[in-house]
Amino acid sequence: MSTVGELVGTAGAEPAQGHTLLLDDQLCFALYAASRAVTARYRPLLEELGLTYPQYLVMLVLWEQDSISVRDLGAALQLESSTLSPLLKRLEAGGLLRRERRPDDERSVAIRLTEAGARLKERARTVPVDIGAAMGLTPEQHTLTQQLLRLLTANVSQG
Amino acid sequence: MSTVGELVGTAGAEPAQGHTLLLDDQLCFALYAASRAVTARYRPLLEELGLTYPQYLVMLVLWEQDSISVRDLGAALQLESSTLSPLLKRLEAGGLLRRERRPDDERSVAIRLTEAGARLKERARTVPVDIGAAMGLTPEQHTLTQQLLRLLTANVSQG
DNA sequence: TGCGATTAAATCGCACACAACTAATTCGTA
DNA sequence: TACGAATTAGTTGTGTGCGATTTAATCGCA
Repeated sequence: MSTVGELVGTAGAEPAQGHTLLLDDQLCFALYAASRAVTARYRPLLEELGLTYPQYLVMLVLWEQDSISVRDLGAALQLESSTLSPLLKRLEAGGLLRRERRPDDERSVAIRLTEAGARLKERARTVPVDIGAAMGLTPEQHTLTQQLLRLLTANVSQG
Repeated sequence: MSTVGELVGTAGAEPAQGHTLLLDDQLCFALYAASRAVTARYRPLLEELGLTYPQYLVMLVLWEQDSISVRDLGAALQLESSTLSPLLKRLEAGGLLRRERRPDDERSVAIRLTEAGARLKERARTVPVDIGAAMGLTPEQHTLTQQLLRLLTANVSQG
């Protein structure tokens, strides 16, 4: 099974949206299992960088936009400050970033990469490539999955 | 955006599989965000049943097949005993199930629903329907997403 | 200008998740 | 049949996630 066409073609073979209580009918379970499987696949790669998976996501945001508030980081990753605060503390302890209160608004905390944090980006470059290969999806399947997941997230987030 | 055709049609508008370090390029993040968003959507529904999301998944398995070993439960849900053991202890404390060593193999523990656990199934019937509605996918999109996620999980689980 | 409402992080409590390890039991085979 | 290997749960330690609350700072409006 390798093309979208083949996937669509087999769709009729199973009852769509069973609304039953069977585990294998639940899209939620497919999602939950896939998410943990992908995270597990990342684990050994990220271990070499000294990062967990959520920490890696934080670093992705910082490599893209340095000096960001905890608030905006939370908005980007859809995580609460109760999750981010201790996570950022660990990254700071690991020497990858610094947290400083903003002078113009002392409520806000700016997250800035250290030199080590910025340097780590180079070592991380191969990670998306390796994971992409492990996922084994065609470019078409990859894009389609991403779009379906975004649609699902948008609908579920408040519809 | 509502049909698979429309999704496929727009696929060419974005670079497929960027292999970059941009957060929004990462399929893994779409997956991670979608999984948490769906779980969050379940939360209020399951709270009425006194269940967390992973507890709900365990109950789904038990409603389908009562008297199952921790091992087989872990195989069905892809969870380690280190996750299941305390979770099952909480469900037992809540009176939904019992754990008993199997007489024929004392290493194994059989999980059995109590009367209350079995009764809860009726109150849970509407959950998949409500979630299905909140997901807002067409039957075709629903099935396609499930198939893509299964393919992804299979590939990533050891390729 | 003052003061209640709002906002931003952090803290606390609880429940996963998983690696590494332990304890008990059973298996397999020499 | 004895004994080392394998299997099954459970325990421990670390790191998320999130709701509820707390603390500090800023805002907004009378």
